[in-house]
Amino acid sequence: MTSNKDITIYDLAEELNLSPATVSRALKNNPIINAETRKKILDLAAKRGYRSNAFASNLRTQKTNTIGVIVHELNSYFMTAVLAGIEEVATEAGYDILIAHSNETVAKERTNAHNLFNKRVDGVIASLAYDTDDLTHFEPFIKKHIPLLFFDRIDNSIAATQVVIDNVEAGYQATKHLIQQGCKRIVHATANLKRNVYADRLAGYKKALLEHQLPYNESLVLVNDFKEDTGKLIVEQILAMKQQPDGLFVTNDFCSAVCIAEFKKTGIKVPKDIAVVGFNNDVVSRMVEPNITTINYPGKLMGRTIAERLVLQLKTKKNINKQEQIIVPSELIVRDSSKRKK
Amino acid sequence: MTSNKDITIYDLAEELNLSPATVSRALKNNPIINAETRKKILDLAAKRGYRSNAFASNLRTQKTNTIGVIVHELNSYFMTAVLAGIEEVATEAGYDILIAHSNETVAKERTNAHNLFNKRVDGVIASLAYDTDDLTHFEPFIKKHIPLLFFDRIDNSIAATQVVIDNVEAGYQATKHLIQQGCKRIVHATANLKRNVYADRLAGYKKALLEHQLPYNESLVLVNDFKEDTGKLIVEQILAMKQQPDGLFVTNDFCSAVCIAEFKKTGIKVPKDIAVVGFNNDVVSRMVEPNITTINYPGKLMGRTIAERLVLQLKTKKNINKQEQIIVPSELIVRDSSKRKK
DNA sequence: TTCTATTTTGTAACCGATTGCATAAAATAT
DNA sequence: ATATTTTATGCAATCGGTTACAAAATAGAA
Repeated sequence: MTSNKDITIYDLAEELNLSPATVSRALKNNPIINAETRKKILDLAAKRGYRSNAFASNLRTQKTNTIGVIVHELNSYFMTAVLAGIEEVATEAGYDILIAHSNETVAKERTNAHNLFNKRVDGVIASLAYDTDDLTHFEPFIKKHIPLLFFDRIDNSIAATQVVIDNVEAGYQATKHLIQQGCKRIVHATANLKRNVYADRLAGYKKALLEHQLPYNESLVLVNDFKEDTGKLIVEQILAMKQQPDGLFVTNDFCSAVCIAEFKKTGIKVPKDIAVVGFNNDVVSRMVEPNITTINYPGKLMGRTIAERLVLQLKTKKNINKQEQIIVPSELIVRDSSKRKK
Repeated sequence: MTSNKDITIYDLAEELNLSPATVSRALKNNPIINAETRKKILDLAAKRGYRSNAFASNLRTQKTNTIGVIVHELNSYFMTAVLAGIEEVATEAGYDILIAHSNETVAKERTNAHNLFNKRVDGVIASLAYDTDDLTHFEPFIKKHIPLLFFDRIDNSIAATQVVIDNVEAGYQATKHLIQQGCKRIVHATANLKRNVYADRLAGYKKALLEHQLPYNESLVLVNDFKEDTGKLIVEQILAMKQQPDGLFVTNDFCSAVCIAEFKKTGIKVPKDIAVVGFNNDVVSRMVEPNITTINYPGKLMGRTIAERLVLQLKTKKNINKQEQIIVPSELIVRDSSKRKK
């Protein structure tokens, strides 16, 4: 026989012979309310199972205390870590988070952006989808001065706080490592060069080649999207080359794992015949044989960093939607897939 | 110089010399409004960039058109597929979804449940965390007749619609397959037997043994949680056995992949020395060598099925929180990790 | 033409929390 | 005892959309 109706501040006010205003203030720990009165109110609220009606509150205050997060995928340890980081900071600051995933398509990213806008989130954190080329769907946030921040997959055409790793440096380190292992002919398997992450890693690849007097050969740069069997395709592309490469830098661990499996099938030895470096330090990189050399980057830290930034903007109303870039550290993790020297 | 203020129905009403009521009705395509009037209103709304204020609407209607989803993890293809399925159905029915992940802990699951309750979602879909033992945090939904449905990880102590696979059958098929491949001594590596999925698979394992006159040996059932290096632990446990097994049924693909890698390291051949079957048909099962025999189950279908159920309950107000079980199909996928016969 | 039925629009209360301003009560100062 | 602060509480408007009910406008019937 539990009543199906929610308790409101009016119910509490009536029962205690107080005004709703006093109850409201007490519930928000407004110091103007007498300590005894507040206690009575809080006690009764607990006893009656009162819960604040967020709609009424949001309607009145024009705030939702909610942060929207648009990610391009969900099923990776990296992204899970980022979300965990965002959540920690957001929760502590009193914000809820609302997760939307674009599944790597602009179309869904657009829908997500509109949804979050309509849900009137107080701020947005996003990582762009694979094929996002125009960012007009983010403009409504800018227009209304709603903080919009990007991480990892960013785009400079929109002024915003960005949290990234130094992808040029990461690409450089990966390539340099292969060169140091004696590789002379390194294939770079990557994806949509419109995305900063891939473009920058390519730049790093080029830089390392140049620095070590190796020629840059465009035919060694393979651009594909990272679908489930892109690895197979890459190995096919490699096998079709007149001159076989001795190094492979793939900007994705999953894909590099598939490549390694394919190499094995065709009798090519990793790292002896070809040394392989992946990207992301995904669990899979520690799961296949040989373990994959990769670039690690700190998802949780990225999440925490960007959320802290956002919370700061929300509190201070300063630096909202201003171009600003924060770089978090990344590092090369050397494992067996690339070790050719002692 | 865009105005920073939102357009409301009052603004539209004033501009068209109509009442807010008429505007409201027109925007909801209420047929009682004259077609011409409606068109005028919709056109102006579009022109002025009107967007409905969900808080006002929710406050008045006491509905949020939002479905809460609590999952125990995010980073698997299975879960991503489930979410995609839920999203498809929910979107079509006009509901938004709100994703919360418990990260396998009751503590977060509780927080999530409270959050969703406070956000006043219209319905909840959940899959239990690893260590959830009491379900009191779900009671508020039941009390308020808010539809609560479970998938995959369920618990019968709470009356609800459940969407599952037949885990007994799946465990049975996996084990039977190993037996048919000639295995006589099969280790079953699984997790918390309080969770239906693990308990049922164990039941299926037992059933298959019994049916083939193989003894059930409790020491062959290894219960661990599935952390990143549980696979190593399992292999250690196996190596420590006085009599080595010739079959291994792990209820998790990730873990079975690690096991296979470990076996390789110690010189044990898969499937020759030990045949391995995993569970879930995760991408990783197709990525390691040998490919892993596994149980496939249709995440998207599960997601669609449970969301359809929920939407039906919301529309009809019938069968809310009544015990009801729906079984979606699952199947054994045979790959190299278990093939020992021709 | 008058009356009834139908269609269309308007009025106003309501959902529940918040908050500027007013007021009352208590404490302190004169 | 009276005036002035200080402290505590209440009043009432507000946020924006929804909807029961009333009213007006139009169409159709007698």
